[in-house]
Amino acid sequence: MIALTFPDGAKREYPAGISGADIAAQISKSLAKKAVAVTLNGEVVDLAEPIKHDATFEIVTRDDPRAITLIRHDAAHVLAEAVQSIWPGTQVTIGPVIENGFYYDFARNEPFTTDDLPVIEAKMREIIAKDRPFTKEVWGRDEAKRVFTEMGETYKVQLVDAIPEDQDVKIYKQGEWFDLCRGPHLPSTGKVGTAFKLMKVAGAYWRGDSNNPMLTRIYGTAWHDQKELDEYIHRLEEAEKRDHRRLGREMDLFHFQEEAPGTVFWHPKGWTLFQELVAYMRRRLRADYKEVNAPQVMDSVLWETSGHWGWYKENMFKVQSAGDEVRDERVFALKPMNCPGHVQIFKHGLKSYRDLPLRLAEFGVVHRYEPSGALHGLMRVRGFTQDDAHVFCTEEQMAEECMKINDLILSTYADFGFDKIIVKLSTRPEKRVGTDEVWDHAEDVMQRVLKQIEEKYGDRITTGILPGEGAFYGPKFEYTLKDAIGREWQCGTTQVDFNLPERFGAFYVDADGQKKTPVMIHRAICGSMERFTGILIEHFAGHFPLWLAPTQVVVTTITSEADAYVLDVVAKLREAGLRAEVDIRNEKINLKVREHSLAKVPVLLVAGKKEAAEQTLSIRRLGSKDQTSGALDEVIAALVDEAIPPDIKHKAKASASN
RNA sequence: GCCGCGUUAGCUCAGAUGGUAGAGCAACCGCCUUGUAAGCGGUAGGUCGUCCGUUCGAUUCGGACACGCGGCACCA
Repeated sequence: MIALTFPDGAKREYPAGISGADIAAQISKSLAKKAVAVTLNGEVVDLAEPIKHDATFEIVTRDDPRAITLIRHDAAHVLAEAVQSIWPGTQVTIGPVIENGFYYDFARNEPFTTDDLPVIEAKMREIIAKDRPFTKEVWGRDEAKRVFTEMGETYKVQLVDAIPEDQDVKIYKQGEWFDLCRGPHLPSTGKVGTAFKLMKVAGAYWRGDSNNPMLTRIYGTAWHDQKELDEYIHRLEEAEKRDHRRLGREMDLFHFQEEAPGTVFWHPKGWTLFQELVAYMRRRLRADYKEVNAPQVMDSVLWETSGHWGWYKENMFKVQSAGDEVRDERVFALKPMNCPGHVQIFKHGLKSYRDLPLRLAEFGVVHRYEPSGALHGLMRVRGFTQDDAHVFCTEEQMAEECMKINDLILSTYADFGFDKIIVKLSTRPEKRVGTDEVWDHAEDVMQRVLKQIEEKYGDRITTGILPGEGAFYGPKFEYTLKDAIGREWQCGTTQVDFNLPERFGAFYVDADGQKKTPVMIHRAICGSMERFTGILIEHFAGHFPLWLAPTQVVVTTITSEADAYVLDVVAKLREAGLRAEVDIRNEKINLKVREHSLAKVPVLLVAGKKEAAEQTLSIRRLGSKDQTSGALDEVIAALVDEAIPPDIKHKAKASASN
């Protein structure tokens, strides 16, 4: 006999080998019908699996959130069966569950096209309608390999080989069709339901390695019911509406063109936004950092010293004179990062321990030859501006500097409304420089800082460790923020570096008169200003807070009788420092409201004959259908106050409370 | 870089078994003086991504390239 503990705490005894299905049937007919799996000690297992040991036990019904993984996983199996029945000879590989859905990778000489998707989907619905049971079998390793070899499923043979010796080779059958799979599964294909959809076809490397052959991947999404599926499709559509590339065009912020792949043409409005962002960062740096600017084009010997010329060359732009005649034997390169430049500045003139920590910041424009397939709007470009800084300090100062950077990063994100941050510590990778002692020490320090961060910001952040993900020259913190619709963006980074200062022979004179190599901390907050701008566009869906909005206010007329008044209002707004535009076109107010709303102007001030006479304004906020009205001076004062950037507001508050 | 798809007016998109193209919005010009998300009329606008090939003839078919899109790999 075995004892199972139910969610309500009740403990019951059953003969060993009883299945979840049996237990559900004993409890009630309806439960037996709804049950799709059980959990044993929290782990989801097949309904038919014989239970052999004491455990906490729970029945998982199809509506259970935990069932969604099974639905998606089974949908992947059904997809694979459908594809093989339509195109025999197609090899199956893997088909895992992913966020919001599933995929399956196929090896086939002919590629799939999007036109194939409805055909496959129809076949899947047939298979699901047949409602055949999923049954598990455990095969011998050699038998499995023999069967898959005979079937021509060479990838499956490789997968069998990859299963650790101590694990069973499990086969799940759904009628005739079967697949190597670790499970668990629903009781039958019918339980997959109809709330699924094949989304797209794509290429993907076998085992995620670009040296391997490329397979064809079919992505699908699957949900408990149609309502969830519809909601998901709706969410995708909403996300598409806030795509920064689309808003960039609609709001006239920037464009790309083929002569400059991966580099941005900023239009006046986009550049205003960008500059507002830079101005904000600059203010945040004023207290602790010294801003510098290092050359864009430098001799490649510098990159040889830094090591980039060896391992990063493929990603660098070479710069030469364009004439036929070689004017200079030397090879120059566009900088792909700012660190070597900052080390040169550090090295210029003797540094004392009294100069440390020395924090050099630069809004450095870097160019990297990113693979063509990686380019993506503002998010991944070949030329971009980093809010970069390098802190030169002693080992003793390292922890405090990391914490200081952390505070700066988190408070910056908070100012943009990002309040869910993930901080991850990446530790030593396999390929690295420096002794184990140095790494031990550095990681120890970083661990302690991470603890401190947790204690200080526990409610706002989640933390984690990424083993082996550190830079080759030192461990790092990575800061990932979540935007308004839950997507994650890795932006900030703090990396300690024991390598570069030494390579360049940078040193400071310590209190004892000895030359010492400083520790260098690389750090960025936004990462790439271009990308951060893109993230903000999507985060706010173009509805920027007043301080960031490229055009903050449009003042417009109802009749031309108010023209003079409105021109005066705009002059006053500009005088007060607001980015205000005037619209005295001879158009209906309906049209003007529509146009400025579509342009996502936060505040629309409207004046007709009445307002002009009374020196008032009608105020319409973006996203609101109503208007308020106010006296001219008061309206301006309120807008001026609202347009104060958050950092300045905090400061004013702090000094007021002192 | 790899796999697949795409590129037609400023934008969104239609179109022809191969005979040099069309709509809506925007633009421009008029009329309308307007009260909070499209007033009315008219005009103009295109080397159908680039190059090469097939063809009497190519925007349409084929190829290469460029750029883009969706993934994969990459993001030091």
